[in-house]
Amino acid sequence: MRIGELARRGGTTTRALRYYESLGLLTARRTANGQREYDEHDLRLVAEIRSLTGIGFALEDTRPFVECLRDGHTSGDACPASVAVYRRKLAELDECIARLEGARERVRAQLDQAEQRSRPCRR
Amino acid sequence: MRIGELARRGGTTTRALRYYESLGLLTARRTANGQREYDEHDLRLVAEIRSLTGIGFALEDTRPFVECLRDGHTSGDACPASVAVYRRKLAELDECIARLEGARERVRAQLDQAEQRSRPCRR
DNA sequence: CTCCGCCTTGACGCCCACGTCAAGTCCAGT
DNA sequence: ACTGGACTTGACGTGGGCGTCAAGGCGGAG
Repeated sequence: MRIGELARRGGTTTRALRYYESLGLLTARRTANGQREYDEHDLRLVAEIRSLTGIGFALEDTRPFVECLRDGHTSGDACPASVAVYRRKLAELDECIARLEGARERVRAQLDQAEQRSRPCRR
Repeated sequence: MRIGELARRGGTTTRALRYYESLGLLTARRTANGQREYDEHDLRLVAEIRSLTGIGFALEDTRPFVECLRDGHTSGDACPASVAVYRRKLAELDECIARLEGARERVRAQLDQAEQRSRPCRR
């Protein structure tokens, strides 16, 4: 399978796939005329990458998962490095959510205050 | 007061202040030799901008507040446009938080699953 | 005079995950 | 032979909020 088909089947674009390759996340054999040649295993890698970035992972964060799959594991998160990324991401998400909730509260307080000032008659 | 002092007192940098000016958020009189000259009212504007961006507002979102202050209101959120931004931001925050919580749940589920696979003996 | 610190404008760099364009190669179909 | 589609590499653009450097001006202290 060539890059176009992999992109379609992986739900992404050829540009993204070449970018992943430039990061070393994906590698490709070449045909005689220089075109990239992929197989089902590569599709699995792409699926893993897309799945993780879909959750909000940075591309670099998908690296352990990809390497884990390349090491022959059937699941990208079968390796400790991947699990560590899960934990780190979880902590990041918790912190980010807390920050946003704090911001939300501040905005709400400001909004309430502003509305009270603009409509003092309603008590 | 010149730009350096305004930056110090406003808790930011001269670069940022010039940037705000390039966006039209801040304006400055000039002294005879071309230097920017500010007063306490400008400091108030900077404080408003920093306060809002500190919560997570984009600079463009602070514009109504700044204009509101420039219109003579004692509070940047005394104008309907500012309140509208509050509402919009609140909705954005809610959506963002919901997204992150969804992501968090997915990561947690993945993590739990991965841990269960790696330590099946603990049941 | 020199030096220091503050100021000026202009312009490029950064981060990230690609989009988009350019210019060319290669192959299959008609 | 020609056309269309898929492929190649290279390089610049995007967005946001500035950081950082370049190259120079201006005023006061010593």
